[in-house]
Amino acid sequence: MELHQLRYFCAVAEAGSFSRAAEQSHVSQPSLSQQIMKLEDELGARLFDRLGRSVRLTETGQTFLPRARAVLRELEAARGDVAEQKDSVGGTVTIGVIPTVAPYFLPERLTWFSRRFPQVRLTVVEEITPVLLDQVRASKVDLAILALPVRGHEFETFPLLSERFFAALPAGHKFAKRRSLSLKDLRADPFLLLRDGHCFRDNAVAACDRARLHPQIIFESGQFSSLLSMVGAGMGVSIVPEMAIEKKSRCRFVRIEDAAAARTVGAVVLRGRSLSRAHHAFLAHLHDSPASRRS
Amino acid sequence: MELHQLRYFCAVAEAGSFSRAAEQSHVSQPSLSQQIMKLEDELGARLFDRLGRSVRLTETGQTFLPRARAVLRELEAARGDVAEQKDSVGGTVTIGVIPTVAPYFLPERLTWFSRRFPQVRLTVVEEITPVLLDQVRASKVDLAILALPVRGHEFETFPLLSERFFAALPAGHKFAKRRSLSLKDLRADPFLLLRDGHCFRDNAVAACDRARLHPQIIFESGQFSSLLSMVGAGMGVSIVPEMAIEKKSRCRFVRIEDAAAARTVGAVVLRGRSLSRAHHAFLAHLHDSPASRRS
DNA sequence: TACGATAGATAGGCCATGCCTATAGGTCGT
DNA sequence: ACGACCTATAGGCATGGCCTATCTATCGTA
Repeated sequence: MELHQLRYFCAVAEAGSFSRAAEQSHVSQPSLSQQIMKLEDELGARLFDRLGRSVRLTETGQTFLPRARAVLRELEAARGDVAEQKDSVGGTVTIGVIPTVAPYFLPERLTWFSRRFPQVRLTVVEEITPVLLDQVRASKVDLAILALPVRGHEFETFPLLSERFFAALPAGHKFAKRRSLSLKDLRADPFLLLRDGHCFRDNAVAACDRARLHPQIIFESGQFSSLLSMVGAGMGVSIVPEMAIEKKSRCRFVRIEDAAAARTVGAVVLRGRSLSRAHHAFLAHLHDSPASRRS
Repeated sequence: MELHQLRYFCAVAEAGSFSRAAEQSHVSQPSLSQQIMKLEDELGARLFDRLGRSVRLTETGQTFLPRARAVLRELEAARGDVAEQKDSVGGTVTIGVIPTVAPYFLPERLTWFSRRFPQVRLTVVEEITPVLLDQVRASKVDLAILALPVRGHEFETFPLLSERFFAALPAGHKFAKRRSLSLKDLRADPFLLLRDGHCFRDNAVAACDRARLHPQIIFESGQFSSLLSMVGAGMGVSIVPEMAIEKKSRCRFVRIEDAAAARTVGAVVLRGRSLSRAHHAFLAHLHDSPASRRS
């Protein structure tokens, strides 16, 4: 049973004649007759009564007609669905983001994007890098925002912004008024750092390693705001990325000169995945959105 | 877009692999790949993400999958419908019957058939012969029961029974006790006959013509029972077919010897029409039903 | 890092089958 | 009885689906 057979069948049923149906279907009458006969053979039942002058549906044909139409209708619905989806920016975009980026980078971009494309449903998950990468691999998240670089050439990356690290110092710290400092300068200070697992902790530790600094870590937390309030209370110093600077906190922020004291935040997608228009739009907006001009 | 493409698409979606889908679909992997690609081309959208190890539906593919399945499901439903109808005696049979046969011949046969095939819905229309033949031509009635022969070789006829005509005489008529008579014997009697249009009137008049009898018609009616009660009242004589004899009436019925005083009742269908099993069953039962043994 | 294994894409040839034209057979109307 | 119309049949052509062989890329393993 083939689709063109169903189309021919419906055409004959509507036209009441093989010849006219053939004409309307843009095939020759014999071709159409053949296909109808083939269909009848396969079904094991006649669909039309060929009465000299006119052609009429048999009882079987009458029950078959609505079903054949249903098949063709479903087919058009399928085609239409795809076509519609193709030129509309809609659907769902699931974004993964690491905790050290999420609260600073995303909110304004999300609202900006949502205002621009209200038909797109946004979902955000906040996880540490290895979890996010697994979810990208499994297509559970479409796009992850995290610190570059990432290992594995199954990923495609798009750098979004680079930022330097800043030392967070208590107000009375001796370097609190400096415009910048070197990590070595903090050799004597106790450190407050993010908990293990956060990539920014690794970034910070790596930068210290480069500076031959082996900080004494007296406090670990999962979020910068905890660290900063402890620093503000004078417990020690910390390192934060530029986007995590809280002007209103009791800390002073001084730029760290070391070359390694910087990170690049970027988007990661699974290489080879086809991205919907919504995905592309979101990626583009990560660059374009007015919020990004702030950095 | 072709059905096998949809089948392949669903197979890949289920198997999660082109190779396995090809195996399950009993085609080679390149053939299947080709068809999927062709489908994607036609839709203008990728349906699968080919990621080295595995194959996953794109967003478009995900919306297309249920629609493709719906098409195939509808197709199976269509096929099943026809198959089911093929080996079941069901549906509707519409019977046409002339008034001079309807009340005598049909009732017992209808109930007998309905008891035997309760799934078949019977519809009966009572009309005079030319109307019935038109309706057979238009397939408004599937089968007509009327007096043979009929003109037109677009019809196929099945004789059911032959019956002789009887004279209906008042109880005191001089031939009332005879076993039989000739139409000529009624030369002096006033006649009561069916109204024009009824084929039995034509039968009766034709028989009279043959007998060189030109009866004086003093009453016409659309039904035998009216004629018979008038005859019973002594108004004149009438002619009725055997099946219309009412034993309980005040008339006497005497067989008419004339060769032309007989009719054949039969079934008529449109030549070339395919008859359902229900049609065939009904036709067969017109011969077989116990009621027919009465004649 | 290199290798074999696995999976999908590509190339090229074969053959089924759908389409065509021409024509036959049958019915209808004149 | 003839011409007009409609469907079925016959025979040839070509599109296109399927095949095998091969290529390429990725993955797991040595």
